[in-house]
Amino acid sequence: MQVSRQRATLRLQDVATAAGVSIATASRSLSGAPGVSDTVAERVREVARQMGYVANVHARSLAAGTSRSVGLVVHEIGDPYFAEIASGVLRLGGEEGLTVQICHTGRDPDKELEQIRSLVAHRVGAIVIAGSGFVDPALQAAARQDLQAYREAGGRVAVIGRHHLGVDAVLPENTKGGRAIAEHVLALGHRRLAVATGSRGLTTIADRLAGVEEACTAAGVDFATVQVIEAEFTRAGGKIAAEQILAEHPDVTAILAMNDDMAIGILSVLRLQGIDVPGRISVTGFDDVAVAGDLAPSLTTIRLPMLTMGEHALELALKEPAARPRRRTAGHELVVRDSTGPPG
Amino acid sequence: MQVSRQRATLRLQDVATAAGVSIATASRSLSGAPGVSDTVAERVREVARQMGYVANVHARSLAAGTSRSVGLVVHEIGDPYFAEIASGVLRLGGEEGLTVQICHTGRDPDKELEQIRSLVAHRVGAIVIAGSGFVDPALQAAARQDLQAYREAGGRVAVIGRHHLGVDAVLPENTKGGRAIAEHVLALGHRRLAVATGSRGLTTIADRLAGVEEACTAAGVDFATVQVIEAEFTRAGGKIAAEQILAEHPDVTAILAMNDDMAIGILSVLRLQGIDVPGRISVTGFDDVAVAGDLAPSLTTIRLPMLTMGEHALELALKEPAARPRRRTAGHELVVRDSTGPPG
DNA sequence: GTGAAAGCGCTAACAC
DNA sequence: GTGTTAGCGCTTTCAC
Repeated sequence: MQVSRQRATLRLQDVATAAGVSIATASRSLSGAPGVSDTVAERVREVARQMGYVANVHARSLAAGTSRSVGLVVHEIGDPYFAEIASGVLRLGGEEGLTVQICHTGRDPDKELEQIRSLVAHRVGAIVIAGSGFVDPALQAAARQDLQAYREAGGRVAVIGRHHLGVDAVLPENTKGGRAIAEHVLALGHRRLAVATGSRGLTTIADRLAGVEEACTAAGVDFATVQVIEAEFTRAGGKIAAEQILAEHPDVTAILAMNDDMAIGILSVLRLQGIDVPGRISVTGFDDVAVAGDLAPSLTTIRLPMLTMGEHALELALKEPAARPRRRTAGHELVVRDSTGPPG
Repeated sequence: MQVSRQRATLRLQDVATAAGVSIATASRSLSGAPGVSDTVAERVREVARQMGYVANVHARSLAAGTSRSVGLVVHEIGDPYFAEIASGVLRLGGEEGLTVQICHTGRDPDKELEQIRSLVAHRVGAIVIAGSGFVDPALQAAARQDLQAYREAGGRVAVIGRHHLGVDAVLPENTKGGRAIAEHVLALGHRRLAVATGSRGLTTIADRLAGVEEACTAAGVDFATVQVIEAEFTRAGGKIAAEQILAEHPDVTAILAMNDDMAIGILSVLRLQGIDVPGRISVTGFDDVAVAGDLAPSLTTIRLPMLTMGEHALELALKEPAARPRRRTAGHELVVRDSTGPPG
């Protein structure tokens, strides 16, 4: 990037001169600080507006040592799960007059660290990290350390859907949700299950799987007999998993996808192969992305309130830090639709 | 927000002292500027790394008058169309080491202006505006003027899918696409058409409709007989439009939605009412969002390369400005799937 | 090749 | 209530 040099930009001094006041008065007027008569303040604001003055955020941040901006770290903004979380963060942020910097990590721990560093460099007031962390503590360590330093310097952090980072967290009920969806399928009478999942190295997935295992054990189904197929945590991964399940475990009567995206891929493969859902195979998702109810068959899944989770996380991050990390649970809800039924 | 005061943060001076050099040399070393011996530069970088020094972006931007950040303005990040564009911008931005500020407008011209102002205040190097503009020139005027001032001050601007702003643009073939999708439906033999659309006050929609009209006229179908139903440009809007069409114009054999989101809502209503698609009614979308191919029936639509559009727009914005606005056309492609067929 | 020093545009003491 | 002024942390001439 050939970065742009901003020239000929109005400065606060220009406004002050035009309004016939000192730069300090102008500053106070525009920032709404006390100590200026209403008449003067109003006049300054009017002059500034007419001149089209826009304050330089960098100068302001540097002088004040604060900034009205927050960072949001997601794995992939094109993924509806994160897009909806981002929507919540952006909504509340916009309301609060905050600017939001969004970073992509592509589920790469190194990139995540890099993005966090960049946010710290920008002296954002708060950082919200959405998206699963890694089960391997070594991968967490560097990020954890950087965040710690950031917080000691007065920064605030909130995470969505990950623990072990020692900060305020919004926690979707992954384990309970995994349990609920598996219980639903088991209650329908299914006994030969397959699970389509992303990398088990992500805590979100580990938690959801744990819930599934709980339900199986409780129902007297040996979890070892459940076929767990690991693939990308995407629609494409769902397709691959579905093909593998059909080829290697043709007797399966229910496939539990660990997110909706995979479930969509699975449904698409089953449809292509003319396999009736839920007649021959039931399919479930997880998340309840916007489109889940509009698929055919509509998807039985666990609803997580993504938009609200985004808002809550930002809320936590903006609050005065508590003595110990707060945790805010985001409820889950089993949404039974047309993709599940009793085994044929 | 109780903004945070960043304290106890390392400054460049600390690094310089630790490395036994002057602050100037330290600065040059870290920014890779010439005029420092390799040995010294390397040592400074090593010291900085070990201390965990992160430069203050605000101070740097203020001193240098430049910033390695860009702004992206979208209507709604939760909408897959914009999420995919954002993904493209974030991808290329990440590669170039740029930070990306994303703003929501909610399709509100005032909010859009406000967001643009905020980006200008942040002295971002470039602004990418995605999402349709408004047909009413008055609504454009303020934004246009602000952007003009921004560009005169050295800022760069690129837009996606809107004209009339006098800046570099990535233009999806809305009119051609509208024509292509209508031609497809007409070629199948449909004559009683309905169109489900968002506000005609948005240029994107006006363009797509114009394409549909062209195709109708060319095929000898009076566009006045085409039922154009205006609703929200969302899934919910699609549902409302579908219900209205079924109630008021039961003889329609094809519904053309002006984006995929509406089409998804329409399909969902038709399925609920047990209406066969495409047996009794054909349905088309526009955009080809990721999920379009995985719906049942899979959606016939016009593919726009959203991710690429995002990348191209940022590319344009990062280039040296040309004497006159560049336009880069983003191709379209008719994707025929299962939701269209000959009229019953 | 390296250092000293003058700002970048603003805020926040501190005077008046 | 208003103005003066010393920084905020960095880049970048300009001397050496």
